[in-house]
Amino acid sequence: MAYNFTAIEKKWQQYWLENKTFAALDPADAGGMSKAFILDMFPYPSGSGLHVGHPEGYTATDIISRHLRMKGVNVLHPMGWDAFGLPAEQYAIKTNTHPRQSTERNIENFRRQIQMLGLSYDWDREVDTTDPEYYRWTQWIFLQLFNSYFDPIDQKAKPIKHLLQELMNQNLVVAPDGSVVLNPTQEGMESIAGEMRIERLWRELPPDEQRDVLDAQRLAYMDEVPVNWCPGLGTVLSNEEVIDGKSEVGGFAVERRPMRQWMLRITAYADRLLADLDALQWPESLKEMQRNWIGKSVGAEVDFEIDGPDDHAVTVFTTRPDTLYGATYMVLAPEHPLVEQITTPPQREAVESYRKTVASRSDRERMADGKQKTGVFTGAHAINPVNDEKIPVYIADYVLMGYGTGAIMAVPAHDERDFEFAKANNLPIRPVVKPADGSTPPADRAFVGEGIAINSDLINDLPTQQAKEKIIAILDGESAAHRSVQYKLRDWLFSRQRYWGEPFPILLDTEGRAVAIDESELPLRLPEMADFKPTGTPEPPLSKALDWLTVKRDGRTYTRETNTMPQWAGSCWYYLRYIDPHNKDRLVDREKERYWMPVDLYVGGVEHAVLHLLYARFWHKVLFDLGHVSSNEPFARLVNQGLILGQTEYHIFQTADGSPVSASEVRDIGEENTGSGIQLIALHKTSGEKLIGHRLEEDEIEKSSDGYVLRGNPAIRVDARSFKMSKSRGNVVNPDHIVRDYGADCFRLYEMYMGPLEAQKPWNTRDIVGMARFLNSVWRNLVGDEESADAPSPAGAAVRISDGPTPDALDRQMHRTIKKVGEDITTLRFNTAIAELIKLNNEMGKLDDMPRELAENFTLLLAPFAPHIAEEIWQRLGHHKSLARRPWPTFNESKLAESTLQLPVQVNGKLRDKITVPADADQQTILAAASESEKVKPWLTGKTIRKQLYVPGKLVNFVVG
RNA sequence: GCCGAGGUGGCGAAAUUGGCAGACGCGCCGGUCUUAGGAGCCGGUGGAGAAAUCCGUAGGGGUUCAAGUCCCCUCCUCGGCACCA
Repeated sequence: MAYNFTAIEKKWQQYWLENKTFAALDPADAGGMSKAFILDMFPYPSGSGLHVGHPEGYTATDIISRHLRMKGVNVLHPMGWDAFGLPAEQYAIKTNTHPRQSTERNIENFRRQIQMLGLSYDWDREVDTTDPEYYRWTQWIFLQLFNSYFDPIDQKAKPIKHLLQELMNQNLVVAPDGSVVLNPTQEGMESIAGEMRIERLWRELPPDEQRDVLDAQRLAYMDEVPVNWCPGLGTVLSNEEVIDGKSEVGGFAVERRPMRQWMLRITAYADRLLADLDALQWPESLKEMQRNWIGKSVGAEVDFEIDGPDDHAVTVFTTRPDTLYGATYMVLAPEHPLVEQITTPPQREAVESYRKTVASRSDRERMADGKQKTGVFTGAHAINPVNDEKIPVYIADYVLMGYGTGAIMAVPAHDERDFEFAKANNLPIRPVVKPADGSTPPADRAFVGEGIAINSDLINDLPTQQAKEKIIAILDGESAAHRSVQYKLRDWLFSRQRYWGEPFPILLDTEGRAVAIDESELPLRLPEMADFKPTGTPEPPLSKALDWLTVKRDGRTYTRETNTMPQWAGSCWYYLRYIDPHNKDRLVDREKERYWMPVDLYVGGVEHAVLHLLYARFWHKVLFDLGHVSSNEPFARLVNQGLILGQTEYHIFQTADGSPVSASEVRDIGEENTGSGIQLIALHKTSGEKLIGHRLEEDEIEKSSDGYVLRGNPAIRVDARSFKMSKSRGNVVNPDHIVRDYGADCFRLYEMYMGPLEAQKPWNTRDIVGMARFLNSVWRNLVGDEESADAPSPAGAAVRISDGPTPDALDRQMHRTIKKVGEDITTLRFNTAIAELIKLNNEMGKLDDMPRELAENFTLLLAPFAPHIAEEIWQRLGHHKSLARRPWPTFNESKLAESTLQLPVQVNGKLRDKITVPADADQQTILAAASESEKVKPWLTGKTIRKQLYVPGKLVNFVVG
């Protein structure tokens, strides 16, 4: 009979909650215990509830946490809700409820679902990003950003007051473009006689300009920038939230338009965000994604004079200054400000019309064109500083205003894009680098590799690296070039035109300049609004909260900032709040922060690689610079759990007239959303005809030598694959149903047994029964065959426990299992740990009565994986308290090995027999026994034994010839 | 195109430093118990072959007494980036 998991699981979940079994100790109470901060990426509580992907990571960290507690570690394992933001708000609008109501309801549901899994969270530390007591600190951190600037010399954030001081005491001055620079006269670089000082001293600036200069230096600043406006969502999005020109949430179209928005100066941290990745224990692929996103390129900026009476010059950025002699033309981004001034009258019309065309095209259209390079001649010529050659200046949309200087020198011989443009416009292609190995590069494309400089006068015969150095040095001497580093990373667009987010703690004066509200006024609460829907224009919904909007202060009138913060704000620092969730005075107590940080293990999905994880690292570094936290990086070790896919599906492809096409004749398989659902589509490999996929049942297919084929028609290969779970595909598995049918312990075991945590793997409900059988067998072996756990049996009464010794072989297996399970938990290999427990249980089932030591150790080993049944058995073994902090079993080194060895015997590397020898037999004995084996002998007779190998404990191999 | 990860039975997957390929689970086959089994228990299960034996870790080559594991080439799948100069 199956054990009653429903009753047992409810009983222990209640026990854990009531007894606060998993409360983490504050450092003052922890004594000499070591600590572990085990963190899950907290979910946003969507309306559709938990999904089987969530519990995968949660169960993994739960096993780790339970194991560590049993090892005497003080474990901080919290859970909370990332409840602001678009998904929650979209759901609220769709269901026509106030986001607060739907958020509360969704949180209730998520909490219920998470608690039904028996996860060992310290629920007294639950955080909710939409709680004013939480977001007051999100706003507080924003004020820190607003009141700080980045000091480029020390490479760190400092209070803006410090900058003001440096300006007032004239260490710093204001450059003509409004930027702040070192005072040249303070640097010992007295200005040359007769040359006018172009920088201005702070006191020379009018008050309004002083404010503008200071505001432009803040880590949180307002700027008019081209943003990703998403009409479908009624808000702007950050670069990180736009995938292939569409919004990550909802997949709506995104257009570029200039808007005045809050920006966070993450670019100042680009170098540190990049450099500090190296020391982190994160998956290499994820670090690589962050590196790519930051996109550091080292090169040079080179000035090209424009030929003509005016004094124009264009600065280009290049990573290959060694190819300067190969520059045969120049390209400016169509939006480049100099285009206007250098275009010659005859070309004006063509240039204007091209600029218009470009402006009207979306990024998506530009991308769709792929390699088709377009552009027009401006009529102007630039002078190459290395050889005074005049080269034509073009504008083309393959050069982006947002990267580098918005202008390039084009070297078609050594750059693919320049090559294509040159081909299309009949421009000269001049090779200036030859391959170092003497080979001839193909003529039909650019040679982009490094090599040896040729046709390059001053740098001829130099290898690429040296050529770069030398040419920069020469041009630097003439003030025509300097070393330069560029990043792909852009500043973080931080405004959203939505209701459900943190309000900015900012007032705007009549000129639109920002004034921070005082810390004592935090939290600035979201106004209650009946109509919180987007306005459909860039005007945020908060602009409709008229009695909230206007503030009078010191006789002046201010307007509140009506944008709200993006979803990522609350999740940038939530891990810190768990440490000290109820602190009214600080975001986190200093001593507690020092004790718990950094996070020892952080588990979550890879989808946050360049969003949450980059943003959170940035905020953490700012807080670190300003002295609010003690660690430079928040997450020491990070693991991505693999996606759980839906059950494997089989499809047959058909042409429009219904005839089947073998999957081997098909290319470009993709998905298409027809109104009625998602359909698999593909193209015919040879004809290019569009094919439609049709779902097949398992009894319609059969396995052939290579892959699945249509039953009865083996010529037709069938496509077999697993898809991401999604509502529109209808392959979502609801954890509620699995827990109802099999119990939480079984569900947890199945999720961990599917495969390695980090691998992507298909769900298969049919496989769950294996774990159910295992748990039932454990129950039978340790408790007995009674009907159920309903009747409160006296502790110990039903258990078939003996005080006799464990049989030797089983005792040894137990010690090996203790070792293996402990190691596997530490290395996150839960699947093999469970396999080991199953093996031990299978052996235990053969016993007539159960030795107590074995029973207890097994129960403790099982506990992190299946905690409810383990607690119940533990109690029935006669214990009165939870096993949550019982010592983890230890193994005895001397018990790990068997007393006899079974050794394979090979002849010329092929297995011929296995012999059994005492574990302590010496080499001579073993080789003798091996050569005596009846199965081995025939392979040796008549041959000379050239070599006898014995790998201790592993195998014997005779090499004969 | 570039970067990263991967390819092992019918399926999910195991396999320290190169050392018995396929642990463990599902499924399947046979047996047993049963009024019954979608429960339990016992046994079998990579392929071919009556057997001896041979063949097997995407494909091809190499190193080695010995290769899933190391080296070279090719193919395929998944993920990320994608005019970033």
